[in-house]
Amino acid sequence: MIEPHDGGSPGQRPTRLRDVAAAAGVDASVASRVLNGDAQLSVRNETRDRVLEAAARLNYRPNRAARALKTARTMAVGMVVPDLANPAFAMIALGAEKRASAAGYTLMLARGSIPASLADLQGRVDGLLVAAATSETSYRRPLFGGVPAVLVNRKEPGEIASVIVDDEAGAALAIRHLLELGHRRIAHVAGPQDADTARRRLRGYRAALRLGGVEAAPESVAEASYDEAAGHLAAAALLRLRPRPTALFAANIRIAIGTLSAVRRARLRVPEDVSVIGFDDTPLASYLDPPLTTVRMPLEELGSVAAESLLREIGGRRAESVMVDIPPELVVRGSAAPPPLDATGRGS
Amino acid sequence: MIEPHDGGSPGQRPTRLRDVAAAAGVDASVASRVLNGDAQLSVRNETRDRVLEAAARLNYRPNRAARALKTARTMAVGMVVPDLANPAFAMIALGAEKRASAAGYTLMLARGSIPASLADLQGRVDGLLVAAATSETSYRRPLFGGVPAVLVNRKEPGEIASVIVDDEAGAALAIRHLLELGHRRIAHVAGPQDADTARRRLRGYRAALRLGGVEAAPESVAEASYDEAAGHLAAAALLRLRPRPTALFAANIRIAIGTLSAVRRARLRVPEDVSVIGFDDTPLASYLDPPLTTVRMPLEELGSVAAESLLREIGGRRAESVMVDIPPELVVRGSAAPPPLDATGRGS
DNA sequence: CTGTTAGCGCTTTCAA
DNA sequence: TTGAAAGCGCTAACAG
Repeated sequence: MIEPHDGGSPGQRPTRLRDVAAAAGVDASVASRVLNGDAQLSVRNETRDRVLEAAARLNYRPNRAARALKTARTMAVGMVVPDLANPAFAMIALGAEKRASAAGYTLMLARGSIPASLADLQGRVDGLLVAAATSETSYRRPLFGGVPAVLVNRKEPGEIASVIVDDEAGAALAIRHLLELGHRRIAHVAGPQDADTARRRLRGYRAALRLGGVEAAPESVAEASYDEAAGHLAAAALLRLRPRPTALFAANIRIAIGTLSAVRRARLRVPEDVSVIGFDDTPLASYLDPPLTTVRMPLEELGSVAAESLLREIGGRRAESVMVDIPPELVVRGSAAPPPLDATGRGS
Repeated sequence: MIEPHDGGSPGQRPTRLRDVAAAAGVDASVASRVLNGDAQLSVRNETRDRVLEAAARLNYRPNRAARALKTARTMAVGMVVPDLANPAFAMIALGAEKRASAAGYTLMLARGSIPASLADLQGRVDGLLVAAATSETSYRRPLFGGVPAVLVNRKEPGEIASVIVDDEAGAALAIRHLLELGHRRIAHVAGPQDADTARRRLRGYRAALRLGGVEAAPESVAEASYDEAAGHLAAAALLRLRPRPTALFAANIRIAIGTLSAVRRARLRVPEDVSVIGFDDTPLASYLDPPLTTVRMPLEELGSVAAESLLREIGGRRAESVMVDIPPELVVRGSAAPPPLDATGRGS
């Protein structure tokens, strides 16, 4: 008895291709071609069946490392995100995953900065979906060590293709709604300006205001990192402005949550005293208080288009930067209403 | 011209070990040992430096597939989660990532069910952190095809080691707080009972009530899947009970959010009319309205202990099931208060 | 229709 | 102190 009785599994060497071949009475190369469904191969049905049967019976799983070494492809793509806690990434990942798996690729997520994740994922994946921010000013190919990459939801100077959604239009949607509601003093709890999404949303905010004939005072924009705490702080500052803004446009969902809480903390009501519109629609949004009026971006589509582009790059055809052509949508819920009649801006 | 002019990078073959060796004027085996810091090897400093310099200059990156094939280890671990949108997983993953990377492993996340992810990750990782639910009734080793695995935040019959936190104690903490506040009609918006965490939280709820001398009516427990929508529905049903519960204990953060919204929808105030306590503390919780009183579980620690166990398993030493010994903490914020004085339970 | 052969890039044992 | 050789498990070109 060489195998200890308690644990068969650990000592059990996995079945190799040659074991299957031997069991089927054929050469390994034949087994390989049968198992991979090689169309070129003509093989007797009877032989094919023997191979298939042996593989099933022995529970054969091809050794991925060997295959990767031979074919120089891993059939996996990686996605690197800065922050797993942002639900928007979950939706992007979902879209990417569907598209990738339709093409036979596995999607794996890693959290972290670009250089760190690159070092980690290098050689484990055939390409990278990059949603992570970076302090780099230029995304040059060498950054990724020759690994095909596409930027998701961020556009940066450099040679890397990027896939984005129309953040400017999304922001404009929010502002236009506020304008139509009668607001004139609309402030923006902006995202971190080193993030390209934040810049584009800010731009959309400004452009829409201008188009509405409203002047955007510089002090009506406060910058925050993309989280609740920073959003809360920035919104609180905005609410101290006099005349006080009657509406706040938050640059993402986490900032929107912080913003709602800042309004309440200032003993103001949403939407009676101050309207709030968020950005990104996630399952959460309709369960906030009040249910958040927000801009729904086509995030799942974003993920899937990005995966598609990456697959192109992996296939050797250079992908172009695109903007997903599904237009953003305004989801009207309860957090935006006409400004108070007495909106003199003097505050309470 | 064989290389097309436009794309230098794609055509560039990566540097192999033998290139480095050649550049340094040594054999590949020597280069390998130098680069891997082989302690056995005695090598002239001058030679070592030549190798190191060549590797740096040529920007050498070892081929992971080749190495994995040779060593039969990938130096990566996978974590499979059912739902990227649950912020609790983000915290668990963070802890796991830190521990894994301290041991030189890369952590990769995959979303999905167990069989699907297993097929995808098989051969790409040396072990699996399994946070995904399943319909399987028994987690036997064969389920994972011999891949070392540890269950994270779920304990199941079977042979797979699991790491959990003390959900029962956490739930009891919440109930005890409510009891001390004077509540007697405490309902539970429970999680899906096919999830072991949900069962343990329910058990903690029941035990703490009993200990407080309060009888838990069967109808005061409503089951929901772990999301806002289901939590909302289940809580709404609970609020229709007569006498109406004065407090609601939600089985996770997403359910808590749905619960808050159900209370408001019923035109009741939190905490004046109904107290709500959640489970899991995430950045969100303090920015809800009202700020959520909740139970903080040591999730990051959970991730790190789980990673540690997995590393053990990978090392061939069987890991035991453990419960993280950091006790849960009650984070008192604004969503729980004494029951209304007129709590006759007749409703409004 | 099936088998032979070579080799992907690396690590590691053994010999010099 | 260094090199030679073998082989991990697979695929693919070629031969029969």
